[in-house]
Amino acid sequence: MTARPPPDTRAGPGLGPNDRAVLAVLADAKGPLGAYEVLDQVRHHGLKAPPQVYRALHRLIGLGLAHRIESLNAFVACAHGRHSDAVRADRAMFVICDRCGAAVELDATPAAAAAESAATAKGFRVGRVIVEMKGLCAGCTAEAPGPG
Amino acid sequence: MTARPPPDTRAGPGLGPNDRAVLAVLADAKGPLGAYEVLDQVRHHGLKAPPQVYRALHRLIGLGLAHRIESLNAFVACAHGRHSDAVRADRAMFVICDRCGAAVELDATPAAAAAESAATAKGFRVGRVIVEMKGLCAGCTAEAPGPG
DNA sequence: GAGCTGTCTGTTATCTTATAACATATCTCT
DNA sequence: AGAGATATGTTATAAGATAACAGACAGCTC
Repeated sequence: MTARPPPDTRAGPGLGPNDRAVLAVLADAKGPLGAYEVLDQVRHHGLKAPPQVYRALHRLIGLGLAHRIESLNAFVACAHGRHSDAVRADRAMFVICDRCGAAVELDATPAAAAAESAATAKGFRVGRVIVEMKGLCAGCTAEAPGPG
Repeated sequence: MTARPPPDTRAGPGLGPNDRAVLAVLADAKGPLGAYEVLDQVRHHGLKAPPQVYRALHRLIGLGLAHRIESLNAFVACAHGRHSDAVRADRAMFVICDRCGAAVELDATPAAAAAESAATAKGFRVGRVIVEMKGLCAGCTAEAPGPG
């Protein structure tokens, strides 16, 4: 196995046309999209079947250009375009508004550190850390009735 | 609506036969079970269809007797039998071994506090907090090859 | 006890999410 | 051209979840 030059994992290029179409749809979306919603939006690009979308999503996630929101079985474009030193792709955290469906990406570093600390204390070696919160965003909190 | 006496939300009673069957299966399981795996295990109790299992699961989760692991689309019995003052049911955290499939429940309070702090700083009102970690458990770390 | 109401239960059908498996194309290096 | 790797297209199916309707049963009121 000769060490091939890696096919440019930088943001824009290095992606196939399917990847770019899927990423564009995610980036345009107002909130998280299910894989089949993405599929609907990329049909005019010629994509027709779920595996095409899922493959693109898996690649984008691998490159840190998109995230999967586990509690929604849905996907979003990464808010940073691409993760750099400060924020690791596997240390993103989401707050999800139950009312308007918005998902905001925040830096999970402090929360992930606390979680990881508890896990390593038990001898666990931590890979990915998933942190997701459900509740009401600022706008919906203002509009919605509620305690205090 | 007259205020009925609530049907005893304590651990044991207050549950229907289906709930108890499902809870027993989860409690016996070595790891998280998918809803259809639970269904297979409760067929000899007469349960035949997915909605029966899902209904029981939703009730158990509502009572804090079981948890849903979002990243696995699977379910576990609560490690505490039932949550008391110290550990809120919606503040449980799981570490999931990618190798042996074990899921260990830990107190998410510190991690959840850090996460919630970041969210409330953005004006978000937090309901449920989901913290899940993927990696290798102590046993599998010992056996598996790896850095370090 | 007839009738109402609410909860739990059973059952069918369907919807959503995700992947396996296989075929085809494309690119690069030699 | 031929070999190997990567990306893509396509069909079928697995896996997860719920909608919608029907029946059973308890407690209550009149």
